[in-house]
Amino acid sequence: MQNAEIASHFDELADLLEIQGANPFRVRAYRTASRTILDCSESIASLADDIAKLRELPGIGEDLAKKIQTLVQTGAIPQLEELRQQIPRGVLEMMRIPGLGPKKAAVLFHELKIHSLEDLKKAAEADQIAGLKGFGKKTQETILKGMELAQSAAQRVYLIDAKEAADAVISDLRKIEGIGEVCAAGSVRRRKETCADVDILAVASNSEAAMDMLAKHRLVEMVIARGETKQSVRLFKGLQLDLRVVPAESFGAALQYFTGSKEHNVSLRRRAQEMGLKLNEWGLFRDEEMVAGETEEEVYEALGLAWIPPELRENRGEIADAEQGALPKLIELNELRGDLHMHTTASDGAASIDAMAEAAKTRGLEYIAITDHSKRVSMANGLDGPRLRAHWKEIEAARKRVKGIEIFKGVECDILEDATLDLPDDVLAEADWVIAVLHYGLNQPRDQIMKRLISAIESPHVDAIGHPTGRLIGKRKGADIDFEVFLKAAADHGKMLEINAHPQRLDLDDVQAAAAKGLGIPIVIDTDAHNTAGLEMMEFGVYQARRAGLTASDVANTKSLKDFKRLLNR
DNA sequence: GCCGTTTTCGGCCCGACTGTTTTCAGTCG
Repeated sequence: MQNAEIASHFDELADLLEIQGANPFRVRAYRTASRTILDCSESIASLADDIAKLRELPGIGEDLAKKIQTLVQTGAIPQLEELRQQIPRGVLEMMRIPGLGPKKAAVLFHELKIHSLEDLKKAAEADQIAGLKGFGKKTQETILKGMELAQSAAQRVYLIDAKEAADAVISDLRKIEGIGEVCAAGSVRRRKETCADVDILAVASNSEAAMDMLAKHRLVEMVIARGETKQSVRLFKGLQLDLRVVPAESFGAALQYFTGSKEHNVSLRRRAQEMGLKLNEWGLFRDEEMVAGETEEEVYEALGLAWIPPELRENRGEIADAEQGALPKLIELNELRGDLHMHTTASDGAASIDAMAEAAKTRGLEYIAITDHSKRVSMANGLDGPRLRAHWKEIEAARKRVKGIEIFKGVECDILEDATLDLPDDVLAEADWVIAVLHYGLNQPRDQIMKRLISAIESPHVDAIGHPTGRLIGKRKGADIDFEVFLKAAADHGKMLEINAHPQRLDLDDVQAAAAKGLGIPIVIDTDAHNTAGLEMMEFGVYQARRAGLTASDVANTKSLKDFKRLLNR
């Protein structure tokens, strides 16, 4: 059982307990546990035999450790099964309607015996809800309006889409008279791979003007709520955007506060409390006196901490590191000198070798690898041995035309379902760079997936494993990989692992890449570009690397051409 | 349900906004 599956059991348990009206701190304990499990780079299932090991995890005590053990061993948690019997699935779905939380959902369930969104709609239309205690006409209307949203399932959008919306609104806010600092906060600023909403912070002498601009913005479908300091609007795909106007002296505190994550902030506020201080979005206070607030740096400093890059603010140990001055110097986009995964018209790319090389050069890169598909990917016009050799001849010719950038003769070679490679050894031996990948049979059982990955890692011709899990965020689960075994094999055989920068892949993810770093495995960040514009996606791979705590020295394609060639040892 | 250099009980982060209320609970982030 994978960590995500274990975590989701505890999340559901928390939801159900909340509806039941359980002690909120108990509910929180379940959510914290879920989060810990999700963030853990080790397989929780493999620890499940050892209660003491489980209890070493933060937020996991005697009770939760036993529940994890029971879940792994039997596939179920009796307490959860019981709660599922008592509270129908539809009651949880009601909580997806904005404005309906656990308390109101519970009232609807108990008082009106509402079991599903369908029941709820009928009751609202029959005017049965407005009369309930704590409900009124407005709530009834909110429910009807929110119905569609709940049915279309609260969806997160890719970082690239959220960031684009944020950048558009920010640039329009900057045009307003009297506007000061403007900045994205929240998950967009933390560069999380998907975002549920967009947070924007602004300092403005005329907050009305800023609020008006947003209300009428071309991206805005409706205004959800509007107060003096805060406005919430809905954009495309149900994406919510919150604009907050704050005083200049509180900007840093507000930026810190609204950047999150929630878990990071809880830890930080607890730390403040222990120091006899109070931290909120208005500033850091000792009694009534404001100690810090204008900049984030001074807020962290007043708490005895170095400024923490937003990408690390997930409460995964960054606060302790900041205290000890042990934060990593995170990699930056301009430190990359190569891009080792891209396609051309030889397979399913849209641009020529020359065009890709020129575009990469324009972006300041010193070397690239052209890695078209191998023959198994027939849909993408994948290359067999003879075609690949001919393609490499083309690359050699292109080298003479495009000066000032090294072009490696590469290939993205499929690892076939039977654990063999898609191209013969004598062909692969002639490559400068081989990136091996899973494309097909991602649903094979773990044993076979591992056999495939290990055999690729053991091949002397393979340099790196590309987009290792094969996941597509929000669309396709990745292969079932035993990461401990996988990473150890990569480390033992000196193979590199990729962070694929495509906004829907970002594979390895942050937790996996951090684990790889821990074993000293060199990471390559590649765009997997299929046209020249695709090279622009590199930034998203860098964000994921930063979230993993990677520095330039952890990433092989920050090396100079000479040093990278030495690393390849070909 | 977790946790401990104020320890094994009694805490557990904080404020804005909304709607339904005459002082606050619920929801949200």
